[in-house]
Formats: sequence, C-alpha cells, structure tokens
Amino acid sequence: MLHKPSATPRKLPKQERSQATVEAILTATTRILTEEGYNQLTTNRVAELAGVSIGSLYQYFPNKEALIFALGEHHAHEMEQLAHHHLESLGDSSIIDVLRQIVKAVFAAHAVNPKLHRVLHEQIPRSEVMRQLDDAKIEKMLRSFLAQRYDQIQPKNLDLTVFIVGRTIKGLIHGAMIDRPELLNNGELEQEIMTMLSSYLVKR
Amino acid sequence: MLHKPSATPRKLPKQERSQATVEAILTATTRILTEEGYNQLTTNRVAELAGVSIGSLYQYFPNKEALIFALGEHHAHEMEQLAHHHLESLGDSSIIDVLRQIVKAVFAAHAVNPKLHRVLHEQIPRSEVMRQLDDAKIEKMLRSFLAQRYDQIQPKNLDLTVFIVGRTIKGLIHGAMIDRPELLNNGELEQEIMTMLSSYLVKR
DNA sequence: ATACAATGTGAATGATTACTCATATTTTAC
DNA sequence: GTAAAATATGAGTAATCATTCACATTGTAT
Repeated sequence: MLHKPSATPRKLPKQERSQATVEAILTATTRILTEEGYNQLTTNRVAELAGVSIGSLYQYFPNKEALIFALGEHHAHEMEQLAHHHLESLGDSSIIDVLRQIVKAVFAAHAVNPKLHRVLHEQIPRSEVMRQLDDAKIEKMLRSFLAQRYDQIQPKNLDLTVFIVGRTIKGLIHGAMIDRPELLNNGELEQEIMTMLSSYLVKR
Repeated sequence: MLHKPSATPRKLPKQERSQATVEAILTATTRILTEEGYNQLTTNRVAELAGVSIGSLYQYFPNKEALIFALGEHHAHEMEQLAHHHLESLGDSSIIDVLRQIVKAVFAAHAVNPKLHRVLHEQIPRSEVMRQLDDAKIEKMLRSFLAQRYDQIQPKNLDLTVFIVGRTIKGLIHGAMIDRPELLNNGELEQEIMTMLSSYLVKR
C-alpha cells in the first residue's frame, strides 16, 4: 500500500489484444468479488484468473482501487442504461404514471447484477472516489420531473422532496435486495412504495 | 491475518485495572476511527494511543474484528438506550403521536456519536458478525406497535409494512446525516417523514 | 526488413501489520 | 508472607500483498 489512489487508467488499450486483456481483468474481478468476496480479491489472483500477468494488470490500472472503481463505474453505467430504457417513452403522463415508471426503473436497474451490487455496496471500503458513482443521475431526473409538476404536488420544498422520494425508492428496493429478497417475489413491495409515495406527493 | 473471527472476548476483565485497560482501548479505537478513519486503525496504534501494550489488547480481544465488533455493539447499545428513553411514556397514544415519537427517537439516536456512526457504516468492512447489530430492536417495537393498531391502519401486510416504515425512517435519517447534514438543521425533514408515513399508514 | 510502439511477463521487493509468547509485574487469597 | 491468579509487556514472527522493473514478445508503419 504505497500509492496515490487514482481513478484514471494508466494507459488506454488501443489494440484488440489489450482490450481483451482489460476485459478479462474486469471479468475476473467480478467473478472473484461475486463468488468469493472482497477479502479474496488480490491483484495477483485477478491476474491469474484472467490468464494475464500481474504486470499487464498494472499497465491499465494504476492501483487496486482504480480497478475496483472501474468495475463500479461499469456496473453503475449498466444500471443507468437499463433505468433510462424504462424511462424513455413518457413525456406528459400523469404524476402517478411517471412515478410508477421510475419505481419500475429502479427495480429493473437493481436486477442487473445483484450479487455484484451487493458486494460493491457491502464489502468494498467506500472511499471518496466511490461516492460519486451512485445516485446523481436518477436524482437529477427526479428533480426535473417534480419541478415540472410543482403545482400538482403537495410538498413545497423541492430539494427536500427529491431527497425523500429518491432515497425512499432506492433505499427500500436496495434494502429488500440485500436483506429481504423474498419481498421481491411478488409485486407487493412495488405497490406499497407507489401507494406511499403517491399519497405523499399528490395533492388531493 | 491468521485468525478465526470471533466476537467473544478472550478474557473477562475482573479487576478495576483491567477494566480501565479495556476502556482505554475502546476509547482509543473510537478516536482513531473518528479522527483518522478505518485505514489508520491498526491494533498497534490502538494500543499505543491507549497507553497499553499490544499484548494487553490481545488479552481482551481475540482479534481486530472482535475489537471493532465490541465498539459497534457499544455504540448500537447507546443508540438503543436513547431511543428507548424517548419511547417510554406512550401507552395508548394515537397512531400519529406514537409515530412521531418513534421518528423523534430515531433522530435522537442518530445524534449519539455521528462521526463514529458514519465510520462504522461507511468504512468498516461489513462482515456477518456486524450485520446482527443494527435494526432488530426498533423493528420489533415497531411491529408490536403496528400490530396493536392493525385495525386502524391502511396496509394489510404487516411484515411488509414494518419493513417499509422502519427502513424509510432509518434510511432517510441516516442518509441525511451522511450525505446531507444541512437537512437536519430545522425540523423540516422530521415533518415531511411524518407527513408521508401517516398518510400512508392511517385509514381515512 | 527495420524501427518503433504497444503489449506482455513474473520473479522479486518492500512495506505493512495482525498476532504470539516468554517473561515481568501486580493483585488477591489464605 | 507466600503461592496462585490476574494482568501487563513489547520485541519478534510470519504471512500477506500491492506494486515495480528489466526484459521479452507481438503488432504496425514505412
């Protein structure tokens, strides 16, 4: 442990060969994390499982943290993609409808790679670097959505409302995934979240 | 790292002398964690700061994890105590009143040692051992409270409701503490949580 | 075909650090 | 006062692991 943490890659892979190397490294990292946990994640093991020399690993990742960060980034990106996919076709739907789509989108996003998601959130020492990943985008979208219907919603403090609604959705779904996966079997959790949030948000 | 993790103390301190030692160790651990973070927490540093030999530390804590676990246990206990204190005098109050007391209790509990709380939740590698600490008690109390008024509340699935209400309260307060401390300055967050949960819970 | 860049290799290093143990001191019990 | 129990000491051990570097191989451009 004699390094300045950094998230930027040391070198960009140009040829196919090296791109395959980088991919193999990331895949191996994922496998070790999901199958054996963070304790078992050593750079040497990653290289070995990837079928690549330890030196090669350090060609593309300046340190272990950068490796994990890249993985987290990739995973977050996949979740975002899926969420966006669920949120494309809803220009001017009602508050309730949009809210339901958002909830569904967050559910979908959490189904991407649950095991990895769990490890990333539970076992990885959360550094400054990791913090930036999460929420940002969903919160932005939620804010603009709520701002547009500001006259139709109950709460007056938009900033606070975004925080409450965003956190509640994410927190409940994430929490269920981690600690109560059986709650995800039927649509009940989704329904209850919807009930709670719409009764909170919508003017009556 | 050559140990079987265990949470049970190696030896129970009987004399005042050794009790003081244990206390000094826990205090030093807290200081290092809150002032410098988990990365800086080494058993040797703890012993040094506690003014105690490393050998003494291992008399009472079989390994580093047990040390951290003891600290987490202690902190959780303090939070519980404070919460209970806020929940004593309310036998048959209305749902709203009791709910408000619970919310206030969770707020109070989170004010015990915010810095430590943050480190404990953010930086410590969460092992099986640590998992059991948190929620249990509050959830139990919430369940019995909701069960008693089952005929007055909207949602029908009690188990799910306990999960949702409990997680929402904890998640929002905890989340605000960690990421948006400015939201704790006025009573607005408390008010909004109350509004949301009571509109969800109470029959109308 | 030659030079240069990109990529790959892995033994070796260096630093860290949890934990032990043989021994010393203090307290208690009688 | 003395034996036994409790407590304290800290240099030393052993293991782990991130990272480097000198060198080898492969690809590309001219």
